[in-house]
Amino acid sequence: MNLKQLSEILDLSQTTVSRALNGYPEVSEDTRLRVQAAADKHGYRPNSRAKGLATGKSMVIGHVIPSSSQHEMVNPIFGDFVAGAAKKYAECGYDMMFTNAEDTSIEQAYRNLFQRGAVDGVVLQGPKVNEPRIEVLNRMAVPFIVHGRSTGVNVPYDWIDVNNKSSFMRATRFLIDLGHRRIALINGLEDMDFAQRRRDGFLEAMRQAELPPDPKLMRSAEMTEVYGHHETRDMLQLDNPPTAILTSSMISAIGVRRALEEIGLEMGRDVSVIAHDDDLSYLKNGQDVPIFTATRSSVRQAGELAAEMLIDRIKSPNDPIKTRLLEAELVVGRSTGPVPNRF
Amino acid sequence: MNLKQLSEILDLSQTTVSRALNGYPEVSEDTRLRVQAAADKHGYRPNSRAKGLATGKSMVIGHVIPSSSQHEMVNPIFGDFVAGAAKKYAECGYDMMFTNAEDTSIEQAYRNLFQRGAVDGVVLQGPKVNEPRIEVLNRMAVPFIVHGRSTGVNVPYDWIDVNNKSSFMRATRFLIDLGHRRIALINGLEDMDFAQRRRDGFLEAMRQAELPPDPKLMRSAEMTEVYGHHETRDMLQLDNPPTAILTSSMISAIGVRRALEEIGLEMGRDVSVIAHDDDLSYLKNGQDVPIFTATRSSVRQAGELAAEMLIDRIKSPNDPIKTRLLEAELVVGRSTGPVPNRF
DNA sequence: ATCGCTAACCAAAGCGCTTTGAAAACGAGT
DNA sequence: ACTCGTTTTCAAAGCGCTTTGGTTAGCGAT
Repeated sequence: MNLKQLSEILDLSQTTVSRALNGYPEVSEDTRLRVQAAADKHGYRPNSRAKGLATGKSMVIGHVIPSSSQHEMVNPIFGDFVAGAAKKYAECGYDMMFTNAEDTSIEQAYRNLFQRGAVDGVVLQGPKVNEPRIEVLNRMAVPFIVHGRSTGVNVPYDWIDVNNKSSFMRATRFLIDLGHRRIALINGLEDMDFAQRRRDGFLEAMRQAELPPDPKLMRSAEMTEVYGHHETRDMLQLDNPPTAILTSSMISAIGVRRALEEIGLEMGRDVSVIAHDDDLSYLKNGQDVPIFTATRSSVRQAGELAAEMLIDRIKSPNDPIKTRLLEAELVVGRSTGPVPNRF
Repeated sequence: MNLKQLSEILDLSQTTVSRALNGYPEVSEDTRLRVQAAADKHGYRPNSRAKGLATGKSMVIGHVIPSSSQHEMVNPIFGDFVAGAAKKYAECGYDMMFTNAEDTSIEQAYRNLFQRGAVDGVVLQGPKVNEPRIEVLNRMAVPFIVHGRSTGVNVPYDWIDVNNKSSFMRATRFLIDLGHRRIALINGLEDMDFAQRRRDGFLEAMRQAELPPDPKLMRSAEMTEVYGHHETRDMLQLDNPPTAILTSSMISAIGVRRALEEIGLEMGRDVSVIAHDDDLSYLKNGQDVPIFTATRSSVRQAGELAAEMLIDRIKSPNDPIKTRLLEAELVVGRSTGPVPNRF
């Protein structure tokens, strides 16, 4: 069922039917109702490609997922972020398109997406330090939003981010206040911007407390459970092991916990642990009292807000740049406590 | 840059340029090269909406994510499945579209997707028992593939699934062979087809060993970490607690482990645990020796295969129905052992 | 009766591509 | 020189929608 057929059934012109359906004023209320009823009855839905061709808008927003052949990691926060964004998209009549691109050709992928007219805007996820994609999108003058920021990129761009630095500063200070001096940081890959900011926050708090950071206690890799486990075991074998561990994700915190228990140490008593908690739907941090003391910020909500900001940008391309910095909350759970006496 | 402009630059007709670019034979090799070069030089990419309109194909495959307002869970396997599928889509020139729909209106969402001409096929994820969506798609006579199967649905359809029943049978038998008699099943929501099959496998193995299943030891809910923890604590407080636990996901297995350790029980010695492992990229089950004994089947691979099968279906709508049953492997890790003597 | 104005509707162009059916261009065969 | 079969190119129609620039009908004011 297409417009032509529908208009023939109604004995009206395509123009009138189209206008009736899209709520233009120059249609009598009678005919509008009649058209609406017929459209419902026949289950008419305008072909989105034709509509897109005619209007120049695709009503689609693109996400590029960089799935390189080397490290096959899918970011676990992906699902929740997308779910948040998708909700907002649906409300505003947008669809969501994913493209897979090799790590090396992500810029190509964005360019492709726009030049083909496949999307009206894109979300840039997981920006690195000096993220080249931002400048590319900026030059292309297309609507986009960055989930995160990129140190070293000086062009203006819309972004939404968690205040990684301040939350890791607070977490570190919290540990210092509990008497900890040997504090370890199990961080994400440090070419990722968020990881660098977290490290900065950690280092800043240490500096303020006049504690020299120990390079041996600072680790950085992709945040899997196994990684958290491995680094923890490794650090606890040092002559001077950490009494507290700060970790960049709940997933690796679980590995940290496993390592502690294997060695026979109790989390919260022998070793304190603070994790960053993205508030993933399938990985809630305990029920009443959180298992982990954590810096918490819902990535799902971030997705929703990002979507909203992007849609605003698409609607008003010339509005001033918008940015949004979310503060993570520090929730205190059972994984932290004062430094044990023997130290 | 569009076809018209490009053809004017080349002083050729749109027809010829289009044909040159799409590899039709009736174009001389000279002009083909000339056209190709110009297209590259000007970064010409055919507008996909126009192309879609003209060809009647959208080169897009749709996924509907049911994000109901009630239970906000995003399936954690979502990311890996999608990554697998996306890879295959990209290879074959397809894009991937997501639509968010309320639990109540998923059928509407599929119908909408096709009638708008937005997609050439869809993937149906997470089928329930008696899944109504399958019959809907069947009636619509559109290409689709089901990740999983649906007991009670008798129309033919393409599917790819893990042999849930046999893998849970094997796992249960493995525990029985180790001497376990009190075996608990921490399952997913049992209106989900996969969960029902897993329970069937479990019950079948129990029946074959002439062990009466204890309803108190069979739990069912959404597979979060907290859920695994909660049910384990609960069951271990029974007069006659289980000596082994079978769980439907690694995430809840982590909760099981946490509960055991809180109580002071050692996994593999005091209580055996087997988990189903979807082989998620961020949740690898240990490095050399797996942490959990597990029934393992890569959901990412399933995504890739599903995509392939769907694309085949789109290309040959009249081929006979294709189905694919993947066998999970039973990998033995450190979480299982003989039943303790005291029993 | 004429004019002007508004309300309601319409024919046709155009979005950027593919594809059909036809027309040049070019050798080879007579 | 003329025809015939290929090869190569093209003009124009069509995909399903929106939108421009009308036209027509109806009504009160002149």
